Amino acid sequence: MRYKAGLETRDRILESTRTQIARLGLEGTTIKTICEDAGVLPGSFYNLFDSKEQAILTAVRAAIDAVDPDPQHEGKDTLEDLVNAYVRFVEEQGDLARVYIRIAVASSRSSPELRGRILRHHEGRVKRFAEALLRERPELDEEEAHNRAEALVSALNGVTLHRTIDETFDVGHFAHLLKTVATT
Amino acid sequence: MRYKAGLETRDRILESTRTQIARLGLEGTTIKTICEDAGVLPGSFYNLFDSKEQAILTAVRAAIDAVDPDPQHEGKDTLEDLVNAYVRFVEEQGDLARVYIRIAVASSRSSPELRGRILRHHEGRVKRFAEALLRERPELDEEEAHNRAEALVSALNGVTLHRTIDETFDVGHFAHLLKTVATT
DNA sequence: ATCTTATTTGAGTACTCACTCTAATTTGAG
DNA sequence: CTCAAATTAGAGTGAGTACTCAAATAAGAT
Repeated sequence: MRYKAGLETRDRILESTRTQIARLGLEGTTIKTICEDAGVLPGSFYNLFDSKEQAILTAVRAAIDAVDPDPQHEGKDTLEDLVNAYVRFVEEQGDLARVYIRIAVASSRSSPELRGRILRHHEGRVKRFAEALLRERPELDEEEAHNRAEALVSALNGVTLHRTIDETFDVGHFAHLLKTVATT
Repeated sequence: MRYKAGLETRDRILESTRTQIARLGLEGTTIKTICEDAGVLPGSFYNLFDSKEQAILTAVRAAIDAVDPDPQHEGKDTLEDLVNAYVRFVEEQGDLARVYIRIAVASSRSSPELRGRILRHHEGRVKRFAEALLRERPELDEEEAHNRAEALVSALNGVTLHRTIDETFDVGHFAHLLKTVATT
């Protein structure tokens, strides 16, 4: 993988992989369909990736990183901002949100690598929410804030989960309703 | 399936199916492992079920029905009761809870039958929560109560979802924290 | 232009899956 | 006890899976 062609092929494969995971889940994603979608033959796939698992892992890592809130921010956003960002992400990047949920559920069986990554990402998000909450409600002690943030983030994931079953589910509405858990 | 032996075999198969779905997910569950676990050969399996899908559907239907709160109750339980029942279910019947979440996530791809069943069950639960909430807070209008109930149930599912990733996650603690969404 | 190395080709392999079929065995109603 | 029907045994089928490999081609450093 030192020529331009290889890198481009690699990108196409990863994009196809991500799309398929969102649509079909981890197990429904096959080398055949990935290759067809990416316009590549199995030989090329295995020239660039060691295994299906490695490709999926790579694609999912990228997807999870993409979910991460902008790390530029330095403790400036409010809880409202964070909830809005969450809702926007779920509504605009439904595929990625679905990948996230799917991985979370499947991760007990699949690689501990992914499981760890999901957990770390979750923790990061909770921390971010907790900090925003503390700025808004400085009288709370840190543990209480962290607790509430954890409850809120889990609850938001529950809303996203339900959205995967019911497309018409109003994520924004319920997300903001749940926000009150933290602030009251 | 008219002799006793057939019924017993059927029960063993359904129990194995349910266990495997909880452990391995829908796609990870195979005829081979179901049969091994149930002490049965493929011929017997297909004497009793038309297909893998039918067996899974049957097992899951039973599991979801088992999740349903006691239908005897007639509007007597409080929101606290319902949250407690939810928590007890997740903690004592972790396998079933996991089946529920797995089916919910996979259902977009798998049968609409399951999807519908999950949605109906969800609606029933929301209704139950909304009624309890109205008894507690009669000043709320019905729509508002239903909204809050829906938010709470989704949030609780989010907690359960997280529990499938992190076994140490304290479902009870966060469930009760989230209860405040509805009551305040 | 040359020539090493990356990339692509695409048929092929070994394996697992859901599912079938025939023959043997067991069940229990009459 | 009899015997038709239910149940079980277990090898086998065809489709689909992840993955391989030797040969052809394309890329780009020199």
